[in-house]
Amino acid sequence: MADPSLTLERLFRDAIVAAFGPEQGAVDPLLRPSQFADYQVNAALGLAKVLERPPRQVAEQILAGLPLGGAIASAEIAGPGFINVVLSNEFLSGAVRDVAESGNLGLEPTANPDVVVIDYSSPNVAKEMHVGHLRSTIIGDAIARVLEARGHRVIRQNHFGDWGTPFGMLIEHLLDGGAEAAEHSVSDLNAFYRAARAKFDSDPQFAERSRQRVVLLQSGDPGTLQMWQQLVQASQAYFERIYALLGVGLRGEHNAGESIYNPRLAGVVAALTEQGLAVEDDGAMCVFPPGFKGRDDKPLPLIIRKKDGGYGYATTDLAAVRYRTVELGGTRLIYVLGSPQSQHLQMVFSAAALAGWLAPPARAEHVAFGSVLGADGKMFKTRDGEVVRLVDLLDDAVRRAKSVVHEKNPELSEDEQAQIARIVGIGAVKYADLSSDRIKDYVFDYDRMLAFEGNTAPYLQYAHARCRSILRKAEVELPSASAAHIETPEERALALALLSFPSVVAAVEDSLEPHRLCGYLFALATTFSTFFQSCPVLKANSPAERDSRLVLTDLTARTLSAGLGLLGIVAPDRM
RNA sequence: GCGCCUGUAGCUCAGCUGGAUAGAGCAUCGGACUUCGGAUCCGAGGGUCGUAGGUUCGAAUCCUACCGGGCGCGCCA
Repeated sequence: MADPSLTLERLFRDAIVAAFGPEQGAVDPLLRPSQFADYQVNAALGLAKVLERPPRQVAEQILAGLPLGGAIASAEIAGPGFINVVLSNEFLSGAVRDVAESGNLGLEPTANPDVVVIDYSSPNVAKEMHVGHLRSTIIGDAIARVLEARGHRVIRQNHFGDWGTPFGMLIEHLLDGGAEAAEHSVSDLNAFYRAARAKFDSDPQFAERSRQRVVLLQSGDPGTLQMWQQLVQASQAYFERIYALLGVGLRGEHNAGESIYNPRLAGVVAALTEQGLAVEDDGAMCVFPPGFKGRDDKPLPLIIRKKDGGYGYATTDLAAVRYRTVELGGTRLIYVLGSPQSQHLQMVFSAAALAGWLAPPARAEHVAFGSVLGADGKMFKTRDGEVVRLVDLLDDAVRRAKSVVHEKNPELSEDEQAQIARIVGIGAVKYADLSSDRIKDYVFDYDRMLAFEGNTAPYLQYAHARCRSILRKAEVELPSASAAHIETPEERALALALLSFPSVVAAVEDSLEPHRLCGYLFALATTFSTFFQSCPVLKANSPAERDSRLVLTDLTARTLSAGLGLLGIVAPDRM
């Protein structure tokens, strides 16, 4: 029980019961960080209304049942009925020692593990990855890491767009160009796709061949399947190179493209029809989940079988829900998709629930995110109005990071500079994406994300490297955790920050909002900087004080490194 | 037309699910032991929280209406 807030919550819950009886046992003490103390408890104000008594009097009664002298150094009533709580140095010191020797930074596995099935990244085969995929990939990866750290079983699903009508034209184009086109498809996917599209639009004969090819593909024609496979494999190899560059934990084993649901689609329609959930409408089979209306107040359909007998994405998405709960045993389905798909997903969830494929405790969540904007505040594009290739964007970030690293630290070897540039450049891109509330759009700006000031990855990486540097310079074995003694205000602030790491990770686990972790890490880094400024470590007044501060420095480094790690960002030892 | 998201300092963003005087970073201005990594730290100025009502001890946060921006809304994914 390293996190002081857990101890305090328990103590205050007990005190509330002691004061007002077990019927108030469920009352939340409303423990919050405070600018006036270490924490403040706000429960008295709410209780006052229920009990019809003056708030300050209620607060006094709570305090009467509170044991002093242990964790709590002081607890005082302030203002209308707030209780300001200050922890004792002994308690803080003990908590820091516990965490420092625990090896897991206070992160305990959850008592209620889920089988999490998380759908993210999901690029389209035979199409270039672009900024649109950046957010899903980065956010999904961070969330997967956080949930794993909390002890959930996490199943990653890369829901590739590897099926459907475009593959008719892509295969025909591949056939027209032969092997040369296959090579081409890997080196410049955008051009390959555009060329196929152009032919499809301008050449009716080609368009007809393409439609025939789709039929062949869906009916399982071996020759067609082989060509399709060729396209898929080339793309997957390409994506994996990007994932490696990004440091994202997606591998072949996580591939779960739309095609895997092909054999399951007919069953989905059959099941929904049998249950009476699907009805025919204008020649198509539709499910009308309640509560969704379109223009003219007409109910909105999920079209699960088109007029021509084909299946669209709604059917695939329903098959995926069914697969993830029934076959994979998922209890928490997570979809990391842009916010425009919100309504569609809600309809899918609703229909799946009606069909019994999404029943408690299983539930589904849409982790929605906004767009990446350019400096002009519009959708991020190149000067020619083209979508930005993800590789170009990442290469650019690494290149810029390299010139910064070269300028700031020229004595590092060329190899080291290159390696650090990659860590810093990629980290900057990821952190910029993760550090603001994901539902909002954000402006992509190399200069700001690579700045060493402010809430950026380089600043955090620098703070970590500085800690490591001190530990190197100490030229002694790291003192044992028992050396930790918290005394000064700066040490107290740092200790409080370090100890709240687990509760922040838990908050992200719950909200699926990585920016909370970013905000925490930034606050931790600035708190450390303040500590570092006024509390000499290597030049401390006594060996005991030095050892204590070395423990704090080491714990800060480990927390920064682990926190960044949960975001998928590497913290180098020097930079 | 209906629905979802969004509006906080000059700029970029937080605000822990209703708590005290709304906070950071850039930028601006002023400082710091002749640097345990100054790639740092301390301080100052800067706000009708889009607008108007409402709910209550208390609202940036919840409710309603309006204004401005973005995105969806039947056989594409």
